[in-house]
Amino acid sequence: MQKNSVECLEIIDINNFQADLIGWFTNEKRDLPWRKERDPYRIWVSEIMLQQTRVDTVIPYYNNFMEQFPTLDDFATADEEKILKAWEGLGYYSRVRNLQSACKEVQEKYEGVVPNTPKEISSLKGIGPYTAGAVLSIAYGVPEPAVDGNVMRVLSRILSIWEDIAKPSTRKIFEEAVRKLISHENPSYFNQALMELGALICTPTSPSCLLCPVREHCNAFETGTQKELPVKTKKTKVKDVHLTAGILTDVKGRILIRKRPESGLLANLWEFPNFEYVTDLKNGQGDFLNQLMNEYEVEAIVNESLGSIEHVFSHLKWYIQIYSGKILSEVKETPRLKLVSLDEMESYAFPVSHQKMLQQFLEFKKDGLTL
DNA sequence: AAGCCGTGGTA
DNA sequence: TTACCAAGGCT
Repeated sequence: MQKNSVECLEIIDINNFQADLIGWFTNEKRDLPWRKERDPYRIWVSEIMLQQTRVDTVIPYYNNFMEQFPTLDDFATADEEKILKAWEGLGYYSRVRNLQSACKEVQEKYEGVVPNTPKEISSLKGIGPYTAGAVLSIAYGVPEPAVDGNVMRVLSRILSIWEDIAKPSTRKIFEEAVRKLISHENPSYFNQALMELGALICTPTSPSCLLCPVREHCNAFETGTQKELPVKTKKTKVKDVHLTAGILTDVKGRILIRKRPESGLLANLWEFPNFEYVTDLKNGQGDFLNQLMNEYEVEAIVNESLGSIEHVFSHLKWYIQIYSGKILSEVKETPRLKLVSLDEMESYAFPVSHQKMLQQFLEFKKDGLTL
């Protein structure tokens, strides 16, 4: 089909393109909380939250986060339990731990001022090529590209770029293009406008080309190829993982919870004890009780399963068989193994899958069933 | 390069 | 229901 890269830029008039794009954004941009801000820390937080996450989802989290941690210093010095709780339900939890680690580094190395050079800001944990460009351009007015999924979709259409955007190396092609296109008078609006256009007009499945402020500059609109772009290969299917899990109470009615490992999936979040099983589910009960004894030296009895839940992640799917039961032995509590009341549980961050489990347990209890 | 890392919305 | 999508980064 078409060639990509530099010669594509000759098909559009850069100055008029910038003016049409930025003019549209100035009039039509959404009123979002982080667009009232110039504090680099606040812009930074919004960009981390927005990674792979919808605007509507982020808004309430952002507002709550800024109430709890108004300044970089407030956030950098907060307990990890607190920051995970503030992130509970947002997903990709390493984002918030990396963000705090990076904020601490800003305190120590940069006297609390977010650095404004590509080299320095890119060295901070959790700041990759996109976020570096976004913070630099939006907070500091530095003309750096901020190439996300929106920008690749929009520019693949405008410039007729047929490279597979699922390939990591493809991003560089778009960064080169943005370096040539970006407004040096207003890099902040230019970058945000490309993303806003992708979110509101130049959408994945059915772009509103007739409403597009830059359709005169768009090669895909001219040739009718907007539905074929961008080219994106699809990913493989997720892996199935089967788990048994127990909501176990002691004689005082406290519930046993444990903290997940420091790295990997849902790192450092709290959960109900659960174990992977490979055999068929015929003896899920016994399987669960054996592993509970082996790993935690806790003896318990459990009922017939009170049900199951399924939970899909980006790369795997959990099938959790849920049991409720009573703890018969003494529990040695540790920093990663606790007995807590329902009220106390409110201050711990749980994965959504385990929140769903608790819901089901409470329904089950409400129906008057024992154990 | 490709797999790991969450969740909720939508066609 | 399945599959894909949404302001990515790390290893």
